[in-house]
Amino acid sequence: MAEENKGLNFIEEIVEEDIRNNKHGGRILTRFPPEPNGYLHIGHAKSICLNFGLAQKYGGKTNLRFDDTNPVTEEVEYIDSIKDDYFQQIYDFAVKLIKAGKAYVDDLTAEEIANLKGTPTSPATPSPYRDRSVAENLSLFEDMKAGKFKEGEKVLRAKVDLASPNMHMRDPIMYRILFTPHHRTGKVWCIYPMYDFAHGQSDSIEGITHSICTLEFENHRPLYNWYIDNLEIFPSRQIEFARLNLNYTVMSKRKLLQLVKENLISGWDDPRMPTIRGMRRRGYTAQGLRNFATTVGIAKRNNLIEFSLLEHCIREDLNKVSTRTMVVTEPLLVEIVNYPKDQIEWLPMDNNPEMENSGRHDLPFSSQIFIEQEDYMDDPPPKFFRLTKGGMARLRSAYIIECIDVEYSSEGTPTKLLCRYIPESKSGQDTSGLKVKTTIHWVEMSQAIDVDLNLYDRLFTVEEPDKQEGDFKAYLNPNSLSVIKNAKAEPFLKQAVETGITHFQFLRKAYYVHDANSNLDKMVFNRTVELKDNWSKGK
RNA sequence: UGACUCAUGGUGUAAAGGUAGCACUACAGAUUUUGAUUCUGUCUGUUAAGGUUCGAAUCCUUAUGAGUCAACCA
Repeated sequence: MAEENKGLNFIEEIVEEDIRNNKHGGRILTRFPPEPNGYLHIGHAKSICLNFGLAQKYGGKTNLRFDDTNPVTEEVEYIDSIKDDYFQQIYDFAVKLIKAGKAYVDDLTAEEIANLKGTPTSPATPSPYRDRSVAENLSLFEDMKAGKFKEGEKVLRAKVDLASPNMHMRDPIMYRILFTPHHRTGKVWCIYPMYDFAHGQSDSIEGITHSICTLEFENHRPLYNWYIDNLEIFPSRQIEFARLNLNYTVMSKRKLLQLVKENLISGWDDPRMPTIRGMRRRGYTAQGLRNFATTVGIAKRNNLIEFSLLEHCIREDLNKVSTRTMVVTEPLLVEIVNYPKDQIEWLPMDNNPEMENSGRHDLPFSSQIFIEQEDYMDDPPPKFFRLTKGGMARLRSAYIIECIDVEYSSEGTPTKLLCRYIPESKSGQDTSGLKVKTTIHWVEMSQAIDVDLNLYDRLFTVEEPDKQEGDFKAYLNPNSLSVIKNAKAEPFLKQAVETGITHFQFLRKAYYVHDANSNLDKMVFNRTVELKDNWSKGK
């Protein structure tokens, strides 16, 4: 059984050791507690993958503590239960602590409590109410619950250690009075437990074996354990790991909210947002996001992940699954002078060479086609493989063409290429013997459909917008979105969308996703991520 | 200036006292009807100083740097 612990992250090591020691009978139960407010972002996605991944790997389960969607994992089968409320049980825990003389009702105001709390280097001063009798505390706490006091008038505090260098241990507040109705339980309760007296207790009630949270809760762990020890309840274990940070974006909900509220982006699902909704609308696949979550790893040190890693993981999946189509984003008209006018020929093209049995579709070809402006140059730099005056290139899935003349606008930019095609160079049955350096994409003119393209770039111009001087919003990238109207697409694109295909590779350009908010008469596509481009990089 | 935590190439993450590896990035090359994919190669690393040891990224000490904590937020 001496299997080496090769390449395990520190949480997996803990889990495997627990299993070896038969802790909790080898049972593994994690949990993911999405907050009911705000939206999930890629950091949550990492946490979801961690918790669900651990459960899956070690034959355990994961509790989704609040009812919410689970957009990344999509597989709901691992969800064991949706939490009902634990208010009564947590209340009973509080009573138990009071009876043990380990909790008391305090009449001090929030401000007074803060003033008596001391500093990290000097101990707290006891509240004058700290030594109330058990009977009095019990009665007052009942009155709190019964709604006999106003908000802020009384709180229940744990009697822990006023001299602790850990501020969380200086008699933390367990319950406060709030008359705001709860979204699920309504007005049944007017006292609510604080995070520290709710989260750990819920873990314990559910029998969570490994309660995984982010680093900022490290200082809470002694209190987490104190409550469990003194309540003598199921010993869930809190484990902290470093949250995900991505460069060129912000992750704090407060800042994301600002972007939404100030209309600096179109909403929580804006494809530039690091939210799960935004990323899905951007075209990031669930599998790609999972690739990313496992690739970034789990550790305790603060990190700043490069955006290029995310892009790599997304491309890795998209390369396998996306349907190839041809779309010309900035059209340049090409007339094939030796091809019969008014003739249309349908040529086959693979839907996805990376996927077996993905089939083919036909695309029209005629004497008038569009190519990409950037695929032609009058005076090409060295190593330019594409079309030049007098040069040749292959049209993907079609013929080799030779550029014999060019028409220009008054400003001197090319408006039309006059080309000759080589009839015996037809794709798949080429007997011409010609060798061309590259293959370019194109779209036939009469059958082309107009589509709009949203081109996205990084949201911020600096790696760590939070750490800049002044307002982080000053570092928003003004070019994070550019729109291309009326790009020319082959007709198959529309048929594909109509049959439910959403993820495409526009050949030689980028991966795009059909924007579900657009209608079929004028389709909109969002650029997910560009293809790697070693040519323009070298320029 | 108290407590807790962390420190390995440009980035992220492994190596549980015994060859510092993997991925991304960058660069070079091969293949290619996508300048994509795929494949091959190259560059770059244990924060510092002491100590223990035959041997230290790993253990100890100190220093340095970074993060978190003094809401009736989570």
